[in-house]
Amino acid sequence: MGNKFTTLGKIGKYGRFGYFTTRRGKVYTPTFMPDGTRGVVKSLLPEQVAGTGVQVILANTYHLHLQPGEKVIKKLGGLHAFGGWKGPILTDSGGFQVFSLGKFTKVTEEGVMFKHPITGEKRLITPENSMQIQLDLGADMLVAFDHLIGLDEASKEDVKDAFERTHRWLERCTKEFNLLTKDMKPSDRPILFGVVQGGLDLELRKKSLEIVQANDVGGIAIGGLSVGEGQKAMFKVLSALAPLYDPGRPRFLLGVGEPADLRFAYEHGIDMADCVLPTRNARHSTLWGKGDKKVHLTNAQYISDPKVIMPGCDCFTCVSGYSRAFLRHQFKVGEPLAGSLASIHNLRYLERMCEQYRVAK
RNA sequence: GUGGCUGUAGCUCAGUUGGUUAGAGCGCCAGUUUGUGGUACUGGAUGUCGUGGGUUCAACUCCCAUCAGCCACC
Repeated sequence: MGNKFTTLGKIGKYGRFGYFTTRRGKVYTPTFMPDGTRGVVKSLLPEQVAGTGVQVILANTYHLHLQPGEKVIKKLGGLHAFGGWKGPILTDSGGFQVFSLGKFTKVTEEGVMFKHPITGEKRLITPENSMQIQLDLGADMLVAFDHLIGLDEASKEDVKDAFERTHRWLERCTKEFNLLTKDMKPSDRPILFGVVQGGLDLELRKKSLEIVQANDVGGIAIGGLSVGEGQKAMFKVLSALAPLYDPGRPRFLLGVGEPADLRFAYEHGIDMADCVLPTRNARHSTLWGKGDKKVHLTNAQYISDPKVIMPGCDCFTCVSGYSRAFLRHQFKVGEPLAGSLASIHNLRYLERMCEQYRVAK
């Protein structure tokens, strides 16, 4: 584990800013990582993504495994050569799909069986082949294959069950990961993140963190939040974990992208987060304005509004002077450029927030 | 001029043998989206049923007249 986290300063009582090193360079935290599920951040060139201040992008194991397949990508030199992103890439484990695509999947101790959505054939993802796939994709950071369940309908036993399975799978992941990377130089090894589960049960959460941190993993990921439990419940879990993190490893909150949620996370020890929200919202014409206020650009009130999305914003779209009226029109007629320009704004909105945290106060 | 067809929401049209507050798609308006199966999803507004009469307990539906558009024929 040559990726010790270096703390440069504090954010409140439990937060911090600093950096850690991946095989593709340093990552300054706190940071937000947009999701590029299929290997690219939708509708944006790598240069445009980097231009917003993004350092790391996330790609999805499940989707790339199905299409075009990790072997194809490996043959072409990995995700970096394939998609042109030069910075670090983090791959999700596929575990989230157990949750979000639950109707088509079956969880066993071995792994997760699911139907290929295109061909209909049965496929199995296990902790072992999740590691294999992520390494084939060329990820600089990997996430252990975990078991996440919905919180609303989950019974206590289900939560406990998923919690325990996640830890058993973590051991299999680390074992496989170490086997597959044993011949790499330490500086060439990617970082494996173990995932903390436990639902909304604070004792389970704490226990899970303890177990994950006792494992041979380079990073700590917090999973199973922002899945409908409500902000209060999520904050409770983050607060409970805040004093317990190992200072030497980066902490990654999975799937959170609402600005207020991110602030709370960064102020409670989280270093990095990913989410589809900024880019998905942007493609659906919902942008962040001053004070996190949502701007629905397709609203009639903007029909001839000459102002930029957020006056004073330093994103490419606002600095270039694209008016709300122009963007509204392009959204209305389905022009993809609108989604691109809006994505740039929303990403910059979050990255600027991160940058403001990285200054000593 | 004669004959025929059409006229229902902003647009394209459904509206069964006349029967309760006239529907759809698109558009419009508003909202949702948290480890992306998404140009996705949810909800909402809108009509003097061309106009004027008549028949009937009841007419978008039947009858008459009239206006408008289209087609055919002299």
